[in-house]
Amino acid sequence: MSANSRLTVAAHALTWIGLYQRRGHEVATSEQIATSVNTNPVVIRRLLAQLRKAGLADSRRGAGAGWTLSRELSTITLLDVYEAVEPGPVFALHPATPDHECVVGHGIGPVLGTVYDGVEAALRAELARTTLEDVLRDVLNSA
Amino acid sequence: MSANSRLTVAAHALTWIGLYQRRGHEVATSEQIATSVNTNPVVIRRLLAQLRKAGLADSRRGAGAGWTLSRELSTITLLDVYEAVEPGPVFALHPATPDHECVVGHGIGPVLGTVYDGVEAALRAELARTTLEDVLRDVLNSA
DNA sequence: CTGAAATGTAACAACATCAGTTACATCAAA
DNA sequence: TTTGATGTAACTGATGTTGTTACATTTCAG
Repeated sequence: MSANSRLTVAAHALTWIGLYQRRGHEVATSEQIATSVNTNPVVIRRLLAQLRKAGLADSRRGAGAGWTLSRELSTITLLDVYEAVEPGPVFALHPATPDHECVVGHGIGPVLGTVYDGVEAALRAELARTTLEDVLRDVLNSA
Repeated sequence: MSANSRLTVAAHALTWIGLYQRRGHEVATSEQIATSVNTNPVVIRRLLAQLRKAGLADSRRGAGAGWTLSRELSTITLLDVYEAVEPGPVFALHPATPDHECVVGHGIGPVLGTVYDGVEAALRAELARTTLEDVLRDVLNSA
């Protein structure tokens, strides 16, 4: 499976902002976050823009600009982050429409689709069990 | 997420072979299966080769060649198929090693890894609930 | 022992996605 | 007005997926 790291980087960024604010700072810059994640600031800004659209982060422009959390870490689950940054489903049906004359070709799409819905639901339920507060706590405990 | 259709096509192929054998035929050819799936026979052969490696299918060469199931449809779950054709995990950690000087950069990898393990487990448990016999039954009932 | 029909597999093209990067317009506080 | 950050388009390189062609290999039938 072509796994991507958007959920990882997005969770990392939000957790970093949360800790930074908790330490008394107003805003976090994409450059600071990028240093911690070890990537380019534009990658961070692109992801945070999606998180802002989902109501998880906010940005200020101009001098003294940067990013803040829109919600407490304890109210943001990994499912929220997942939904903000992962558009598509995990499994895809056929690339080309199968042969409708064939019984299997005709019926298997909806059947597998139902199964895939169940898989997505299980995946989401699992992600919903962890908040970013949990993540930060475990991170600090692991130090 | 870059969803692929390998699980779909592989399940389709195995179900097709199962039904074909149940109707009294010895072997199924990659061309017949490809017609039902609406793809190229080589795509089917590549996937079936992986399924053979996993002990789910077998092939005969030469004249009168083709594919057979190694196990009954009722003993093959979608998890078996998933494990045969999907190598990687669903979520990836960081593309580049994060900053180890940073508390978050240092600790978040293992924490998210644990969460991702749970997600994978939930996904697998869900896939394990459905056998190809279930799929075939639902396909035939939907006709 | 030869031909036919299928698998086995390499090689390549087309397309999409992801991560990284550069460049630059835009904005707002000091 | 300067400054330091965001906003965003555009491009690159790497990689993965699907489809396709080509051809060697295998084995049965006759």
